[in-house]
Amino acid sequence: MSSGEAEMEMSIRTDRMELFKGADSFSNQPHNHRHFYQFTVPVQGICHFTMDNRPFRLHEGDGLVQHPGAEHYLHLDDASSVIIIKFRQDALQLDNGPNTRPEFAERQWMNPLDLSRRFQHWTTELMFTEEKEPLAAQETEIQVLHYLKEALYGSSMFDGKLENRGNHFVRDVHLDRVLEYMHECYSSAVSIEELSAIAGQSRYHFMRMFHAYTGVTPYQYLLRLRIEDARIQLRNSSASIAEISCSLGFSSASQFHRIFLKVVGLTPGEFRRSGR
DNA sequence: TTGTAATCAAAGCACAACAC
DNA sequence: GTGTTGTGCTTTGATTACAA
Repeated sequence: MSSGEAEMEMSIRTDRMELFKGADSFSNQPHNHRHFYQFTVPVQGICHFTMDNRPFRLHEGDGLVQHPGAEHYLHLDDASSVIIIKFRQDALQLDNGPNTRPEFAERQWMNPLDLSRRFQHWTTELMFTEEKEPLAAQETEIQVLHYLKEALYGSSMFDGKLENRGNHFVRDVHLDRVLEYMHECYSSAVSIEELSAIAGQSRYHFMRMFHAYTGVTPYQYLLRLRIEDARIQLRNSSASIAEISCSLGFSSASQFHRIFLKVVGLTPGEFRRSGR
């Protein structure tokens, strides 16, 4: 782990990436990175970002990609925070070949609540495993890069399908409220009626709007939240698969087994034994 | 924007295989 | 024998295409 700039809340560095979190009135001076891409996402408040003399007013979840060599600097409003992930130029080019420039949009929308939680998990994992368990730290690094790759290349559950008008991504406060509720309650039974009531829309309209907003259906979104939690529990706890499936709100261990196999490609038991 | 109806995936239950 | 993990089959409800 490295210390980073003084104002940063958090700064962790591995071989292929760096994780930062800045908060409140954090600001920095114009600079660039020769060999690193940078992905900047405000997770609270407003981030005023300048890249190659172009000003951006980034709201929560409005991610912006900086290519190597792009001069940039930022400052945050009060009570704002930003997550910055830097990754080596070659880290994500798994499918493009070694000398191919990655093709992804400069603007990417990320779910700020989800990213905050993942960031907390990643940094915790890296802080407590990097020295004692290098393989576990490497696994966390792979998780971050996999998450970035899915998000930037458009196959993630949060793949930036938000309506885009001009240079600004349109937020929907009702659907954001639903997403927040789902992140809080994904381990209990959540019905479409309940979610559509929170959004203040009919169930049919809600399902369409939700799919347009996130790229997946409400139920798929919920299942993926559960599976992500399951991955963590399978890795980090000694609870039985039946206990984990029950704690995540699955109706039975058999149902959990089936869903996990479909999403991850391994059974829960195989996943745990593989040590992934 | 909403509702209907068909389709398909997940839930629920029972049970088999396996390890201890 | 008991607990855990995985599979088969039917039912339920979520999703989607289409129409108004």
